[in-house]
Parts: sequence; structure tokens; C-alpha cells
Amino acid sequence: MDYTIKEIALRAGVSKSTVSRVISGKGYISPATREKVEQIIRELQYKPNALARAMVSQRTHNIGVIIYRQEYPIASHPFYGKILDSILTAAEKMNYSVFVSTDREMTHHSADFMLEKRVDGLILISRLKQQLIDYIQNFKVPYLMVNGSTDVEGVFHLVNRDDMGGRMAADYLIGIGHRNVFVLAGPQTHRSHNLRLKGFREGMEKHMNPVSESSIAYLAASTFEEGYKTMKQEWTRFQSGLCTAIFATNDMIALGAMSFLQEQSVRIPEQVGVMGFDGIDYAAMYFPSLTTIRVNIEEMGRQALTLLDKQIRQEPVKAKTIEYEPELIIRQST
Amino acid sequence: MDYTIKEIALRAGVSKSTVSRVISGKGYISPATREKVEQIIRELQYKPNALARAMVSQRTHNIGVIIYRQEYPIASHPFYGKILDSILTAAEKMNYSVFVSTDREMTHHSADFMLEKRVDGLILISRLKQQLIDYIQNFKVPYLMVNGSTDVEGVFHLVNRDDMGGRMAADYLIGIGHRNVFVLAGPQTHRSHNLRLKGFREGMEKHMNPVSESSIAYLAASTFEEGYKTMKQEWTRFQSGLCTAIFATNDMIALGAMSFLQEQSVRIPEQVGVMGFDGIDYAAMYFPSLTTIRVNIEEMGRQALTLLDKQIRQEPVKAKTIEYEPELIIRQST
DNA sequence: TTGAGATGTGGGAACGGTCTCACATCCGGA
DNA sequence: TCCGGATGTGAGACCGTTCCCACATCTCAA
Repeated sequence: MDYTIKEIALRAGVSKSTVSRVISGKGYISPATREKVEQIIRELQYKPNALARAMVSQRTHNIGVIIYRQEYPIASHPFYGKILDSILTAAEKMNYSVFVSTDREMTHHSADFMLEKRVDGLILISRLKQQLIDYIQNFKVPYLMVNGSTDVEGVFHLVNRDDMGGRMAADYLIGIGHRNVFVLAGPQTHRSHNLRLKGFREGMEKHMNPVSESSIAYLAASTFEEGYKTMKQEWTRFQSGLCTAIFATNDMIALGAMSFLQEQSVRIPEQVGVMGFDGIDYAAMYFPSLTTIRVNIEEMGRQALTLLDKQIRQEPVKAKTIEYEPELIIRQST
Repeated sequence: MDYTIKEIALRAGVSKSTVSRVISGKGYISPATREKVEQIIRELQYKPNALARAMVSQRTHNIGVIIYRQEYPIASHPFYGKILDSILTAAEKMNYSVFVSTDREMTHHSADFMLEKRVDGLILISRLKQQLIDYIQNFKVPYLMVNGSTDVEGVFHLVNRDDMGGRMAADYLIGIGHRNVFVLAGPQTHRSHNLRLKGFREGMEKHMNPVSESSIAYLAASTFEEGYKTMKQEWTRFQSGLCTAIFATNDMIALGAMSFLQEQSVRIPEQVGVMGFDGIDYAAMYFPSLTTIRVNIEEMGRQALTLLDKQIRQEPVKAKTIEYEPELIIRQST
């Protein structure tokens, strides 16, 4: 069933060293021997055992992705799913496979798991607990962080310039004439939501049009449902506020809010403009399609892998924070 | 850095056999020895090497998922992402990790890859090429198919009862008074789309209300864009047809069509009812939320893993086709 | 008193590769 | 003619576990 290098050697009448040489392509091999061995390999459809290889080379060519989430779904999450895809794509190109795990419990189960599997490196996504990061740091396995933050020195951080995105949103909304914007702000414990709000306020202030605390709603979660629910709760206040636009700190919240507004027969963008942040696929498919600030996830994923690979291969790279500039995507909702 | 069992043995003043016994919990161990070894394990934060274990046990506790797709994204695909999540969730509970791959090229690269990694089993998703399946069959690695089909005997198939779903859609639409339904049919080479259309036609015939060929549009792809595009193309024909409802063979198509209709200021469901199939998350978040036939993906994923695990553990199970009944979800769009 | 079974521990082969070293042969220039 | 390097091949250690077998000691019934 599963042939080994030994079996190939036996059939070719050579030693396993020779077979190994044929496969790896290094060392001297006579053309005749090579041909013979290769033929037997083809015949038996021999597949080298990646485990055995990993054992001796101390490289599994597997990496781990740990995402901060209370639970699955990860993949079908509109934002994390995209990150995962960008990593998967880049990983395949660089000949890595990936294990995915959520960090959920108080224990370091996800990290232990990856460590036992002897992944070559780790990608930590979103606001993982400092405790977990310290734990991982301990094991000196190469890792980097995407969209998260920590105080640990000498670690790569790939982050979106969320504050800049917030300012871009402000500039744009002011630019098309909105003076009175209602803000749906996701959990402020989350770096992204915090910075997006901060940037937005800064932007509005720059235009001599500060956001009053009364026109900000703080949400408990950054989901569609929460966006919908909050919009519903704030509805009276919102109506009396003469607001002409809504800025949500992510697309899902914006979509939830829009959904409620549409139920109230509010015309978008005529009566109220709506704007999100993230650039998830679904935002483009909604009607009206959502104006948003798009995070360059593809590039982050690609670079995360390039950088991690360098760390793994011990190439000298100076760890630092790399920032990505988001992009304004104007659609129908404004 | 990475401690080995040998290192633990050395420090505890015992043999590696003894350490192995402590870890595995089998065999005789004196309480004193156990305590001592366990303490050193804790101190050094020793993590057993899963590779070495897999080598000897011939079990990696990894499984592979191969999805038919021209390319990534997989994860952020609304339907495949959900399948993936359900598998991920079930896998974690059963102590498996999963590798994901797309089958894209003519070569059997994806299968070779999984085979080299020595996965314990494979889950094949959607309409993979027969050639690939034969290839995998050859290697007698346990596998099963989700939402696909093949003629190979003795293979587990987990499929949704798409024809039944089609009939349910017909029953429902007839039930709420629609007599003239326009159908957006996804690629008929795809088993699901084919059966959904078939079931729908059967259902309509049963109600003495057959679907005329002229009120079916066959799409080249089952995407939002294609749904939108086709709706646009068929728009004139559609208007003249006095249709009161649309049935699409999946949710993304339905959403695309709805989006176009909304652009044309068609009121849904007052003027036209729209119905999809799949039960993806987005469908619930759209406005108006989409009535659909929901596929029981969670259950399929869970059972796929249970069944695969049994095959892996060589438990006697008779391979067969397992069918899942879909569920009608009534929402705002009808 | 004896020996069979329970209890506790260690030695070493095996899993399937890679890689270093040793060794044999061949060739061409001094 | 001789020798050094290029060429070609094999033996065996090693990666970090598991597990079988051997061996030692202790206990208790015959």
C-alpha cells in the first residue's frame, strides 16, 4: 500500500541512500541508475513520507493560524474567512500547509496543539490575549501578528491603518455634504474599532465638525444582529437628531443598520447615507451596495507568509510594525 | 528549546520507556516515579512530538479536505466556507486537524499532497473529477464524499436531497398563490443545481402547473454576479411574462437577481417574490431577507467526520449514500 | 520453601526518511 | 607510473516516539 524508500531500493537493486539521492537530486548518480529508480518510483506511485522527512529535517512545512474567536465559524466569517483565504493562497504558493485553530479557552490549548504538531511558525490573528502571546513567545517558535497588538518587542505586526481609514471616512462624508453623522462603534476593547472611531473623530474635528458623544452608539459586538438591534434602539434618538449619514466601524454593523432602516422604509442614500469599514465581499452585494473603507487583506496575507517564511528560514529580518493603507470604495449607499 | 522524552528521562533519572509510560498512562508505574516525571514535564513544558508519534502509530490525526474549486477563496465562499466550518468544528471535537486544498490542475497535485502528508482520511467535496476519485481510490486511504457523486462502489456519499428541496420550493410557492414562476438555474453539470431544478419542475407539474422551458434561464455560473447579469438580460422577457415569483437554484443567484430587481425599483415581495436555495448566512441578512431551502450543512459535516473516523478506525461500517432533508425557511422575500 | 503472578523498570528495535562518511572506480596531468 | 580529484554507491547513525521483551523484586497461596 504505502511503499517506502527501502522497498524502492530493494526493487531497483540499490541502497536506500541511492534512492534518496535520486529523489532529492543531490549527490552523484549515474544516468542509468537514476532512470531505473525513477521508473520504479513511477510504477509504484511512491509518495515520500512527509512525516519522516520532517523528523530529520526538523521542518514540517506546516504553519499554524490562531484566530481569536469564541468559537467557530471562522471560515464563513466574512472578515476572518477572507484573511484565512489570503493566507491559504499565499501558503500554497510557498509550499506551506496550514492548521487553523481558535483560541477560546483559558488554557493555551490552541498553542499547545500547534506546538505538538511542530508547526514551523505561527500567525496570530486579531486581539489574542497577552497571556497567550507570552506563552508562545516562550517557545521561541517564529510567529507574527496580523491585525492585533502586543507590547512584546521584536515581533512583526501587520496592521491596517485603521485610524487613517477613519479619517478617510470623515473626509469623504464631509466632502459629500454630511455634517451630522451618527456613529455605530464596535467594541472599543478591540484595537480596530477603537482606532477607526478615533480616526473618524479626528477627521471630523479637522473639518470643524466634531462628533458629539451623543451621536455615538457603542455596541457590544461587531455583528449584523448588533447593528440591527442598536439601530432599532437608537431609532427615536436618531430621527430627532437630524442625522444625514451613518458611519459604522465595520461592514457587518453597517449592513445590520441598513437592514433596519430599510424595514422602516428609509431610502438609502437619499434620506440617509450609510458607510462601513472592512470591504467584505458581501458589502458589494447588498442593495444598495455599501460604501466602505477597504482593508487590504490580500496583501497582508501575502506579506505575512513571506515574512514568516523568512523568520523560519532564519534570514535576518528586523521585526517591526508594518502598516497597510486602506482604500475608499464608493458605492451606492452614499 | 524542544525537549525530548530522552531529556526528560535523563533529568528524572529513569529510562525513556518509563517516561513514555507516564505520558501514555499505560503499564505499571510507581506513584513516586510518576510524580517525579510529571513534575519535570511540567517544569520544562515538554510537548510530545506529534510527528514521532505519528511515525510509529501510523496515525497522524490529520485529515484532508479537497474541494472542487478553480481557485481560492474557499473559506470566504458562503457555501463552502460553511461546510469547512462544520468540518472544522467536528474535527476538533474528534481530535483531528484538517488540511484544506483545492483541486484545480489536471494533475493530482491535491491528492498527492494529502497522501504525502499521510492524512488519516479524506473528505471530498462537491463534483470532483472522476479521474481524481479513481486515483484516490487506488491508494486505499479512507475517504468519503460530501455533496458530490461517483459511480465507485463502496463509498460513503453524504448528499442533500436536492430534488426534494426543489419540490418543497414548488409546493410553497404554489401554496402562497404563485402560478407563474421564473427559474434561474445554475450550471446543470452540477448535481445539486440539476436536481434542484428537476425537483422544482416535478413539484410544479404535480400541481398541474408545469414550468415552461421559456421561463427557465440557464446560468453559466452559480454566483451573485451571474444572477444579477442574467436577471438583467432576461428583464424584458421577464416583464412580459407576467411572472410573480423567481426561484433560483441557489441563494447567491437569488441575491444577485434581487439586487437587480431592486435597482429597477421592483418591490419584493409585493410585486415579485424571490426564493433561493442553500440557506447561507448572507441570505438572512439581506433586505428583504431571503426565503430559502436550507441545507443541513452542520449535520453533514458532523456525520462526515463520524463516518470517516469509523473508517479510519477500521470499524465495520457499510458504505452507502446518506441523504439529508432540507428545510423550508420562510422569510421576507416571499 | 517455592514459584506463579503482580508490579516496576530498562534495553532496543522499529517507524521512513536524510545525511555523513567510507570506499571503490575512473580519468587525466605531472 | 602515480596520485588527486571527480564520480558513483552503500553502511549506518539519527530524528523522537511507541512498544515488545527481558529482567528484577515483591507478595501470597500451595
